[in-house]
Amino acid sequence: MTRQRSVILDELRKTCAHPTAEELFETVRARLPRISLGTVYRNLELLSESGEVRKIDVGGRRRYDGNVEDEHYHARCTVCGRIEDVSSTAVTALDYRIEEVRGFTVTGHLLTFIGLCPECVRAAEKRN
Amino acid sequence: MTRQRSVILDELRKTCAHPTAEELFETVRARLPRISLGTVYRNLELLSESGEVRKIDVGGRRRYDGNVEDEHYHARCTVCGRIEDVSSTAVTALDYRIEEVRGFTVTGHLLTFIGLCPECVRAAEKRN
DNA sequence: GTGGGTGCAAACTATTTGCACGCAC
DNA sequence: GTGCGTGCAAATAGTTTGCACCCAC
Repeated sequence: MTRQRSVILDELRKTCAHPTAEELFETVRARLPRISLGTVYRNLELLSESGEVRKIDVGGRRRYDGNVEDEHYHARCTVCGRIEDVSSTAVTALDYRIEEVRGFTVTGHLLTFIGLCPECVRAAEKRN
Repeated sequence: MTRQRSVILDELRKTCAHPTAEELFETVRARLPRISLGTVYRNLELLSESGEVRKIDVGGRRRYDGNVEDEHYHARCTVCGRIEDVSSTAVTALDYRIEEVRGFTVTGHLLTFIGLCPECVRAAEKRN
Protein backbone atom coordinates (compact mmCIF):
# COMPACT_ATOMS: atom_id res chain seq x y z
CA MET A 1 0.00 0.00 0.00
CA THR A 2 1.97 2.94 -1.32
CA ARG A 3 1.25 6.57 -0.63
CA GLN A 4 -0.30 6.91 -4.08
CA ARG A 5 -2.57 3.94 -3.64
CA SER A 6 -3.78 5.02 -0.25
CA VAL A 7 -4.53 8.56 -1.39
CA ILE A 8 -6.43 7.20 -4.40
CA LEU A 9 -8.48 4.93 -2.18
CA ASP A 10 -9.05 7.68 0.34
CA GLU A 11 -10.27 10.17 -2.24
CA LEU A 12 -12.50 7.60 -3.87
CA ARG A 13 -14.06 6.73 -0.54
CA LYS A 14 -14.63 10.37 0.27
CA THR A 15 -16.82 11.01 -2.73
CA CYS A 16 -20.17 9.66 -3.75
CA ALA A 17 -19.81 10.92 -7.30
CA HIS A 18 -18.57 7.65 -8.85
CA PRO A 19 -15.73 9.40 -10.64
CA THR A 20 -13.94 8.28 -13.77
CA ALA A 21 -10.23 7.54 -13.52
CA GLU A 22 -9.49 10.96 -14.90
CA GLU A 23 -11.77 12.81 -12.51
CA LEU A 24 -10.21 10.96 -9.63
CA PHE A 25 -6.77 11.75 -11.04
CA GLU A 26 -7.58 15.46 -10.84
CA THR A 27 -8.67 15.15 -7.22
CA VAL A 28 -5.69 13.07 -6.21
CA ARG A 29 -3.33 15.41 -7.97
CA ALA A 30 -4.30 18.15 -5.55
CA ARG A 31 -2.58 16.10 -2.87
CA LEU A 32 0.09 14.42 -4.95
CA PRO A 33 0.99 16.85 -7.73
CA ARG A 34 3.45 14.48 -9.40
CA ILE A 35 1.15 11.48 -9.71
CA SER A 36 0.36 10.25 -13.21
CA LEU A 37 -2.87 9.12 -14.78
CA GLY A 38 -1.32 5.72 -15.50
CA THR A 39 -0.69 5.20 -11.81
CA VAL A 40 -4.30 5.99 -11.04
CA TYR A 41 -5.49 3.43 -13.58
CA ARG A 42 -3.04 0.82 -12.34
CA ASN A 43 -4.00 1.24 -8.73
CA LEU A 44 -7.71 1.30 -9.41
CA GLU A 45 -7.26 -1.99 -11.24
CA LEU A 46 -5.34 -3.48 -8.30
CA LEU A 47 -7.83 -2.16 -5.75
CA SER A 48 -10.68 -3.58 -7.76
CA GLU A 49 -8.99 -6.98 -7.89
CA SER A 50 -8.56 -6.94 -4.13
CA GLY A 51 -12.19 -5.95 -3.74
CA GLU A 52 -11.55 -2.56 -2.19
CA VAL A 53 -13.22 -0.62 -4.97
CA ARG A 54 -15.82 -1.51 -7.52
CA LYS A 55 -15.72 -0.81 -11.23
CA ILE A 56 -18.89 0.46 -12.81
CA ASP A 57 -18.73 -0.60 -16.42
CA VAL A 58 -22.00 0.45 -17.85
CA GLY A 59 -22.43 2.84 -20.72
CA GLY A 60 -19.75 5.33 -21.57
CA ARG A 61 -16.54 5.62 -19.63
CA ARG A 62 -15.73 3.41 -16.74
CA ARG A 63 -16.50 4.76 -13.29
CA TYR A 64 -15.37 3.67 -9.87
CA ASP A 65 -17.14 3.22 -6.58
CA GLY A 66 -15.33 3.29 -3.26
CA ASN A 67 -18.30 1.98 -1.35
CA VAL A 68 -18.13 -1.80 -1.32
CA GLU A 69 -19.66 -2.26 2.11
CA ASP A 70 -23.29 -1.54 1.40
CA GLU A 71 -25.02 -3.70 -1.15
CA HIS A 72 -26.44 -1.21 -3.57
CA TYR A 73 -27.28 -0.61 -7.20
CA HIS A 74 -26.89 2.36 -9.45
CA ALA A 75 -28.98 4.78 -11.39
CA ARG A 76 -27.39 6.39 -14.41
CA CYS A 77 -28.60 9.54 -16.09
CA THR A 78 -28.77 9.03 -19.86
CA VAL A 79 -28.02 12.68 -20.45
CA CYS A 80 -25.15 13.64 -18.16
CA GLY A 81 -23.91 10.16 -17.31
CA ARG A 82 -24.05 10.85 -13.60
CA ILE A 83 -24.38 7.77 -11.46
CA GLU A 84 -26.20 7.69 -8.17
CA ASP A 85 -26.59 5.01 -5.57
CA VAL A 86 -29.82 3.17 -5.02
CA SER A 87 -30.31 1.08 -1.94
CA SER A 88 -30.57 -2.57 -2.78
CA THR A 89 -33.57 -3.22 -0.60
CA ALA A 90 -35.68 -0.85 -2.64
CA VAL A 91 -34.46 -2.60 -5.73
CA THR A 92 -34.93 -6.17 -4.67
CA ALA A 93 -38.62 -5.72 -5.09
CA LEU A 94 -37.85 -4.21 -8.49
CA ASP A 95 -39.80 -1.22 -7.37
CA TYR A 96 -39.31 2.00 -9.16
CA ARG A 97 -39.11 3.69 -5.82
CA ILE A 98 -35.95 5.35 -7.06
CA GLU A 99 -38.18 7.98 -8.54
CA GLU A 100 -39.26 8.95 -5.07
CA VAL A 101 -35.95 8.45 -3.34
CA ARG A 102 -33.60 9.98 -5.88
CA GLY A 103 -35.87 12.07 -8.02
CA PHE A 104 -34.78 10.13 -11.07
CA THR A 105 -37.20 9.74 -13.91
CA VAL A 106 -36.64 6.08 -14.56
CA THR A 107 -37.08 5.02 -18.17
CA GLY A 108 -35.82 1.49 -17.81
CA HIS A 109 -33.25 -0.64 -16.16
CA LEU A 110 -30.33 -2.73 -17.22
CA LEU A 111 -29.92 -6.05 -15.54
CA THR A 112 -26.98 -8.25 -16.29
CA PHE A 113 -26.17 -11.43 -14.52
CA ILE A 114 -22.48 -11.99 -14.04
CA GLY A 115 -20.94 -15.38 -13.82
CA LEU A 116 -19.43 -18.22 -15.75
CA CYS A 117 -20.94 -19.86 -18.77
CA PRO A 118 -20.99 -23.67 -18.76
CA GLU A 119 -18.03 -23.88 -21.12
CA CYS A 120 -15.84 -21.69 -18.96
CA VAL A 121 -16.81 -23.62 -15.85
CA ARG A 122 -15.81 -26.84 -17.56
CA ALA A 123 -12.56 -25.33 -18.81
CA ALA A 124 -11.74 -24.11 -15.31
CA GLU A 125 -12.44 -27.55 -13.87
CA LYS A 126 -10.22 -29.19 -16.46
CA ARG A 127 -7.37 -26.90 -15.49
CA ASN A 128 -7.49 -28.05 -11.87
CA MET B 1 -32.94 1.67 -45.62
CA THR B 2 -29.94 0.96 -47.82
CA ARG B 3 -28.71 -2.46 -48.85
CA GLN B 4 -25.94 -2.23 -46.26
CA ARG B 5 -28.28 -1.31 -43.45
CA SER B 6 -30.73 -4.05 -44.25
CA VAL B 7 -28.03 -6.71 -44.45
CA ILE B 8 -26.58 -5.55 -41.13
CA LEU B 9 -29.98 -5.72 -39.50
CA ASP B 10 -30.72 -9.08 -41.09
CA GLU B 11 -27.48 -10.66 -39.93
CA LEU B 12 -27.88 -9.25 -36.45
CA ARG B 13 -31.38 -10.67 -36.21
CA LYS B 14 -30.22 -14.05 -37.42
CA THR B 15 -27.79 -14.57 -34.60
CA CYS B 16 -28.25 -14.92 -30.88
CA ALA B 17 -24.56 -14.37 -30.18
CA HIS B 18 -24.81 -10.64 -29.35
CA PRO B 19 -21.90 -9.80 -31.61
CA THR B 20 -19.57 -6.83 -31.39
CA ALA B 21 -19.51 -4.39 -34.29
CA GLU B 22 -16.43 -6.09 -35.61
CA GLU B 23 -17.84 -9.60 -35.41
CA LEU B 24 -20.93 -8.44 -37.21
CA PHE B 25 -18.74 -6.71 -39.77
CA GLU B 26 -17.07 -10.05 -40.58
CA THR B 27 -20.42 -11.74 -41.06
CA VAL B 28 -21.85 -8.96 -43.17
CA ARG B 29 -18.73 -8.84 -45.28
CA ALA B 30 -19.45 -12.34 -46.50
CA ARG B 31 -22.48 -10.88 -48.26
CA LEU B 32 -21.18 -7.40 -49.01
CA PRO B 33 -17.42 -7.72 -49.51
CA ARG B 34 -16.87 -4.00 -49.98
CA ILE B 35 -18.61 -2.81 -46.82
CA SER B 36 -16.49 -0.99 -44.26
CA LEU B 37 -16.35 -1.23 -40.50
CA GLY B 38 -17.27 2.44 -40.23
CA THR B 39 -20.50 1.80 -42.09
CA VAL B 40 -21.36 -1.00 -39.70
CA TYR B 41 -20.82 1.27 -36.72
CA ARG B 42 -22.78 4.08 -38.31
CA ASN B 43 -25.74 1.90 -39.15
CA LEU B 44 -25.80 0.16 -35.80
CA GLU B 45 -25.94 3.59 -34.21
CA LEU B 46 -28.82 4.64 -36.46
CA LEU B 47 -30.67 1.37 -35.93
CA SER B 48 -30.26 1.70 -32.21
CA GLU B 49 -31.65 5.24 -32.31
CA SER B 50 -34.67 4.03 -34.23
CA GLY B 51 -35.11 1.21 -31.75
CA GLU B 52 -34.50 -1.63 -34.16
CA VAL B 53 -31.47 -2.94 -32.35
CA ARG B 54 -30.29 -2.68 -28.79
CA LYS B 55 -26.82 -1.77 -27.58
CA ILE B 56 -25.40 -3.83 -24.76
CA ASP B 57 -22.92 -1.60 -23.00
CA VAL B 58 -21.79 -3.58 -20.08
CA GLY B 59 -18.22 -4.58 -19.41
CA GLY B 60 -15.72 -4.75 -22.20
CA ARG B 61 -16.61 -3.99 -25.78
CA ARG B 62 -20.02 -2.93 -26.85
CA ARG B 63 -22.28 -5.65 -28.15
CA TYR B 64 -25.50 -5.51 -30.11
CA ASP B 65 -28.78 -7.34 -29.84
CA GLY B 66 -31.17 -7.69 -32.76
CA ASN B 67 -33.99 -8.97 -30.60
CA VAL B 68 -35.98 -6.00 -29.38
CA GLU B 69 -39.34 -7.75 -29.34
CA ASP B 70 -39.02 -9.97 -26.30
CA GLU B 71 -38.35 -8.27 -23.00
CA HIS B 72 -35.29 -10.01 -21.73
CA TYR B 73 -32.11 -9.57 -19.74
CA HIS B 74 -28.59 -10.78 -20.24
CA ALA B 75 -26.07 -13.02 -18.61
CA ARG B 76 -22.44 -12.26 -19.25
CA CYS B 77 -19.57 -14.67 -18.72
CA THR B 78 -16.75 -12.97 -16.82
CA VAL B 79 -14.19 -15.16 -18.55
CA CYS B 80 -15.07 -15.20 -22.24
CA GLY B 81 -17.41 -12.20 -22.33
CA ARG B 82 -20.15 -14.19 -24.01
CA ILE B 83 -23.62 -12.81 -23.48
CA GLU B 84 -26.71 -14.97 -23.33
CA ASP B 85 -30.36 -14.10 -23.09
CA VAL B 86 -32.37 -14.61 -19.95
CA SER B 87 -36.11 -14.40 -20.06
CA SER B 88 -37.39 -11.45 -18.12
CA THR B 89 -40.11 -13.34 -16.32
CA ALA B 90 -37.53 -15.51 -14.59
CA VAL B 91 -35.66 -12.39 -13.65
CA THR B 92 -38.49 -10.28 -12.37
CA ALA B 93 -38.51 -12.35 -9.23
CA LEU B 94 -34.74 -11.81 -9.06
CA ASP B 95 -34.44 -15.54 -8.97
CA TYR B 96 -31.18 -17.11 -9.86
CA ARG B 97 -33.04 -19.51 -12.05
CA ILE B 98 -30.58 -18.69 -14.79
CA GLU B 99 -28.38 -21.34 -13.31
CA GLU B 100 -30.98 -23.91 -14.22
CA VAL B 101 -32.05 -22.42 -17.51
CA ARG B 102 -28.71 -21.43 -18.99
CA GLY B 103 -26.24 -23.46 -16.97
CA PHE B 104 -24.55 -20.25 -15.89
CA THR B 105 -22.82 -20.16 -12.54
CA VAL B 106 -24.13 -16.82 -11.39
CA THR B 107 -21.79 -14.92 -9.12
CA GLY B 108 -23.75 -11.71 -9.03
CA HIS B 109 -25.75 -9.34 -11.06
CA LEU B 110 -25.46 -5.82 -12.26
CA LEU B 111 -28.55 -3.71 -12.07
CA THR B 112 -28.56 -0.19 -13.37
CA PHE B 113 -31.55 2.01 -13.60
CA ILE B 114 -31.57 4.22 -16.61
CA GLY B 115 -33.27 7.55 -16.72
CA LEU B 116 -32.90 11.22 -16.12
CA CYS B 117 -31.52 12.79 -13.00
CA PRO B 118 -33.55 15.67 -11.52
CA GLU B 119 -31.15 18.28 -12.91
CA CYS B 120 -31.42 16.98 -16.46
CA VAL B 121 -35.19 16.79 -16.22
CA ARG B 122 -35.28 20.41 -15.11
CA ALA B 123 -32.86 21.43 -17.86
CA ALA B 124 -34.98 19.66 -20.45
CA GLU B 125 -38.12 21.39 -19.18
CA LYS B 126 -36.44 24.77 -19.30
CA ARG B 127 -35.53 24.18 -22.95
CA ASN B 128 -39.17 23.67 -23.92
C1' DG C 1 -28.09 17.27 -60.86
C1' DT C 2 -28.63 16.64 -55.93
C1' DG C 3 -28.31 14.58 -51.52
C1' DG C 4 -27.78 11.00 -48.44
C1' DG C 5 -25.00 7.05 -47.59
C1' DT C 6 -20.77 4.81 -48.45
C1' DG C 7 -15.63 3.34 -48.29
C1' DC C 8 -11.53 4.72 -46.72
C1' DA C 9 -8.42 6.58 -43.70
C1' DA C 10 -7.34 9.52 -40.19
C1' DA C 11 -8.65 11.20 -35.68
C1' DC C 12 -10.07 10.69 -31.18
C1' DT C 13 -10.82 8.74 -26.52
C1' DA C 14 -10.15 5.65 -22.98
C1' DT C 15 -7.16 2.50 -21.19
C1' DT C 16 -2.97 -0.28 -21.00
C1' DT C 17 1.86 -1.10 -21.15
C1' DG C 18 7.22 -0.74 -21.61
C1' DC C 19 10.90 1.27 -19.61
C1' DA C 20 14.15 3.67 -16.81
C1' DC C 21 14.41 5.58 -12.44
C1' DG C 22 13.87 6.14 -7.48
C1' DC C 23 12.42 5.12 -2.90
C1' DA C 24 11.79 1.92 0.99
C1' DC C 25 13.31 -1.81 2.96
C1' DG D 1 21.85 -3.34 -3.17
C1' DT D 2 17.24 -5.20 -4.58
C1' DG D 3 12.80 -4.99 -6.10
C1' DC D 4 8.44 -3.13 -6.55
C1' DG D 5 5.88 0.82 -7.86
C1' DT D 6 6.18 5.04 -10.08
C1' DG D 7 6.16 8.85 -13.88
C1' DC D 8 6.33 9.39 -18.45
C1' DA D 9 5.31 8.50 -22.97
C1' DA D 10 4.13 5.52 -26.44
C1' DA D 11 1.08 1.87 -27.84
C1' DT D 12 -3.29 -0.26 -28.23
C1' DA D 13 -8.22 -0.91 -28.86
C1' DG D 14 -12.60 0.60 -29.81
C1' DT D 15 -15.30 3.91 -31.85
C1' DT D 16 -16.17 8.15 -34.37
C1' DT D 17 -15.62 11.39 -38.06
C1' DG D 18 -14.09 14.11 -42.42
C1' DC D 19 -14.05 13.74 -47.06
C1' DA D 20 -14.51 12.58 -51.80
C1' DC D 21 -17.22 9.75 -54.50
C1' DC D 22 -21.16 7.24 -56.17
C1' DC D 23 -25.72 5.74 -56.74
C1' DA D 24 -30.72 6.33 -56.63
C1' DC D 25 -33.98 9.34 -57.29
